[in-house]
Amino acid sequence: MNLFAVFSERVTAAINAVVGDLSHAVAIDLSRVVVEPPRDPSHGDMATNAAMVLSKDFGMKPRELAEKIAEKLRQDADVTAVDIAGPGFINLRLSGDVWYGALRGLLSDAEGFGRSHLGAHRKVNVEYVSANPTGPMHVGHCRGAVFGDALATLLSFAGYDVTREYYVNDAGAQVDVLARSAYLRYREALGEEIGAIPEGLYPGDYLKPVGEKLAAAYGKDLVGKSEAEWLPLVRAAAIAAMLEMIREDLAALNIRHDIFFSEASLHGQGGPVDITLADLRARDLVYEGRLPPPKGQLPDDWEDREQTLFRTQDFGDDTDRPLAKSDGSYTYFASDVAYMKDKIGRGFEELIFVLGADHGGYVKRLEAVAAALSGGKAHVDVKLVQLVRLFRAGEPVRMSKRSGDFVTLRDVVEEVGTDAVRFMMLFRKNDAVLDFDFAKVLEQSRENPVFYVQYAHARTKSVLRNAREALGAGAGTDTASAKLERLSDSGEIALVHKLAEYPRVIEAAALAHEPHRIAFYVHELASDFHSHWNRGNDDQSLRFVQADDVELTSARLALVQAVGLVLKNGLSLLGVRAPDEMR
RNA sequence: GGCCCCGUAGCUCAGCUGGACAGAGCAGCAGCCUUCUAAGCUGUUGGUCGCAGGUUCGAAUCCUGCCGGGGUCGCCA
Repeated sequence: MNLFAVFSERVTAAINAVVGDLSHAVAIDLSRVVVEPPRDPSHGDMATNAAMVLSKDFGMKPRELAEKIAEKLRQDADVTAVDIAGPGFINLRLSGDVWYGALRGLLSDAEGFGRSHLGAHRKVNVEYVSANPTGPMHVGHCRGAVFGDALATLLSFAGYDVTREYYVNDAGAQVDVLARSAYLRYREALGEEIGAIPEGLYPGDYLKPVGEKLAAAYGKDLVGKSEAEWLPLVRAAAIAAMLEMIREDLAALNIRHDIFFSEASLHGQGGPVDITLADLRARDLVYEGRLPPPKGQLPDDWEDREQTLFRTQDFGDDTDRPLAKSDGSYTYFASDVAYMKDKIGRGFEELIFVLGADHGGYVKRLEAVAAALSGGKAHVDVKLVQLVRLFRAGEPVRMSKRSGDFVTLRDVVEEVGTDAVRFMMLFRKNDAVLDFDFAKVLEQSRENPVFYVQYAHARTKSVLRNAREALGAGAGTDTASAKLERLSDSGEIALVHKLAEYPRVIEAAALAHEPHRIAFYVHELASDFHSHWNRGNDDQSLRFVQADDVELTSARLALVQAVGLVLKNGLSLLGVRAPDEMR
């Protein structure tokens, strides 16, 4: 249950009641009305901007309108005080029962707390990772992978029907390079001396097992054959092996896609690309023409030439985009168009692409393609994920692709663990550069947010364990009958309020496609809990367990349990574990 | 040169899609403390929200133009 949504409806009802009192009809636009927690808690429990936003519609001054709305709200039994402040804010104070009720609701449905119908089962496709199947994943892929996964989980929690998808680039020139590299390893496996891997091929050792497998499967059968004969066989085997490796890398991060979509499956005579382009031609969206040269520095190999173009410019792109290469084969973009058509055909209204920031130039054309193919029905949101800079105790980690000593995703996960990687990747807005320090994320200190949040959860469990020792095995289990009104300390109340905000955070994060908000929320909740805990050091009466007052203790244990449940709930959306103890 | 992203306290970053005096954590300063679970705790200093206009009752947030940083710029994926 989202308390803010509940009171948003009451505010709407109050506004409508004011409208009903008028002698004349007015048209009002409620879309800008919000009910939110005020920044300063002394202003009240909830605040709405309704009077300021609607003052024009009503033809009244904001404070005058606020007074009329306030009058209606004062009749609500759950509202104990309504006042008008500043330019026309309406501040509400709610009865304790409302908050205790919210807490009780949370406790009775912990797993579902924050779950929302916001998405109304609308179909969303989240495409993420989509790394080329030419080698193991490196850290650069890591952030997009975690981000996409957490976003998908979040949207699904918020009521969307989510498909997690990986686009496999198994059709381009680089998978041929992969095949040639694997072929070399195949000959090596047969005992041939291959020397250094030639420039332009993939040098990594990870292709050796592929070569050995090929040797086992084909013996020497592929040796004398022409490339045209062996390449498709070797390529298929190599791609399969690389995908297997990538799946394992992703599994180490607890990431699983629903669909691995093959680019190659779009090609072939009369395949989806052919069909899509024929359709576009029929709609006059494809033409033969020339493109103006790019401004500024011309590429060395620029030649003015007629080519097959998609009128993406008509749909908001900066220029039209080529569909065929000079040798007549399709561009990557052509596959992309067919792929987009396929997704739209599968009924997705929302298409999310998680891409590296270096793909920023791709945003407009993806939006244009979706607009052209769906008639504006499918909405594209490209989430650009900025790069991750690795540090070891403050020192940047040098990586050089040429020497092949790049840090793999697996290296990182094995060194610091899945939880730390996932949390840190999400503890920053996606479009901000992220510094990742190996030393810091293993630290057991406040400076390490992963530890800080997990520790807060472990502490809630610890309190419950201690309580059972002090008060008997049943302590803290019967939260349903706890007398929550015994919670009266300001720190306790603040925690209750914070907990009640959670569903709102989920919805806002889902709407904005920003899972980092959940990471920040759990960090804040952990912080509030820790600081309330610390108050017990100075003032014994604030400690959760009061042996001489079982009723009070039960109420506090219910609160502690609720904090633990929400921490766990939030962490689970991020794919991070909530350990019961951290010894 | 065109387009995209970023610019908020000394540092690292939030800022709830336009709200109330701009927040947090480090660091700094001043005290306290040795623990119901182990990150010590509490208080406090500190900002012309890159600059200049504009829209609005109201702007860090939206628009325009500059400045600075990064990315990207027919046939690579």
